[in-house]
Amino acid sequence: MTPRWLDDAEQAAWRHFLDAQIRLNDRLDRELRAAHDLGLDDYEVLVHLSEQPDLRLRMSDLADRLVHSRSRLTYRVDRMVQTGYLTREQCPDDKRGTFAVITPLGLELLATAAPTHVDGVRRHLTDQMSRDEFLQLGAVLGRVAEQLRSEGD
Amino acid sequence: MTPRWLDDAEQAAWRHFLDAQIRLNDRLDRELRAAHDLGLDDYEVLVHLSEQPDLRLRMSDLADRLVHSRSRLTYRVDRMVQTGYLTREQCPDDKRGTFAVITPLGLELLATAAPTHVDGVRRHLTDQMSRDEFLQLGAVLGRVAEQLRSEGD
DNA sequence: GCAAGATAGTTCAACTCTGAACCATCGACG
DNA sequence: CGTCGATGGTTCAGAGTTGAACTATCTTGC
Repeated sequence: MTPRWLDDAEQAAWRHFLDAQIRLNDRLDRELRAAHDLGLDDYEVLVHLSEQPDLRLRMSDLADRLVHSRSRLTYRVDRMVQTGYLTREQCPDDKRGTFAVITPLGLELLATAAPTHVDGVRRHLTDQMSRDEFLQLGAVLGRVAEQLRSEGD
Repeated sequence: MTPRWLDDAEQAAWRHFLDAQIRLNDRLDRELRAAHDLGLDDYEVLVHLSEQPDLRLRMSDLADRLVHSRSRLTYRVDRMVQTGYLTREQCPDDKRGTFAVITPLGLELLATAAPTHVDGVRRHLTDQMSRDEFLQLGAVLGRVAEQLRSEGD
């Protein structure tokens, strides 16, 4: 491999990216936990399911969207079923398949927690930049995510 | 809390940010592990220590930089001492204190692994945008990180 | 100097994640 | 149709993380 090094400015940018990412996740997770006893990972599960018209997603599909391993999702859904935020339902078309389904209680929790979460995103992220800067950042990182998604491992 | 919602464009940008972040970490971690049997977390430890003139950092200081809990860092350093990449040294000024110190073997591993890592950052991140876009992104996220760093919990 | 509280780091038990092994079902091909 | 590789999901054992409790040392203020 011929190394294509990062120059100083690029290296600083990369460090900032890493640092902002980890600190932002950490902060949003703590704030959400403090306010609603809900971790960011569980929050993301609720978001994805709530956006489906039928409030459900196949386990594998959900795992892929969250970029979680299958077994990680199995355990996470187990816990969220225990707490009543989700249920599992058998897939009628494919007897191997399972749906994770968000319950009314899950939807209620999401509705309660969302303002806290959004407010955190505002205060910690978007308030630090102009709207254009934020949309620009989203556009650029959308390309990055898309490329990573398209190249399967 | 008066919710200041994200409009559709902002919401998409936020989703892209989350998605790029998690997928990029996942990919870089896997590539580094595959090539050098080294996780991204351990890599970051090596980077931080190697940048110090005396190749060492106090445990708490290192934990703060990595945004890891103290106990998480204790265990991580334990493992890296086992594998020979780090040693612990007593702090002479403060008998409570411990330094984590990178060994020659650790430096060697870092030197071997760095090209893989940098190449991954290039391919997956910076090749998807112009240099200016990347530096702009770094500048903006630098502000975000700085603000998060300055507000203690 | 010395008590009281703060700080550094480790340890503990509980919880979470990992990747491989596993079982069931599906789909394609002969 | 029946076999065989692929896919969906769970389970298992081992590794990693968490936050609270703990020990030792430091610092402050009297």
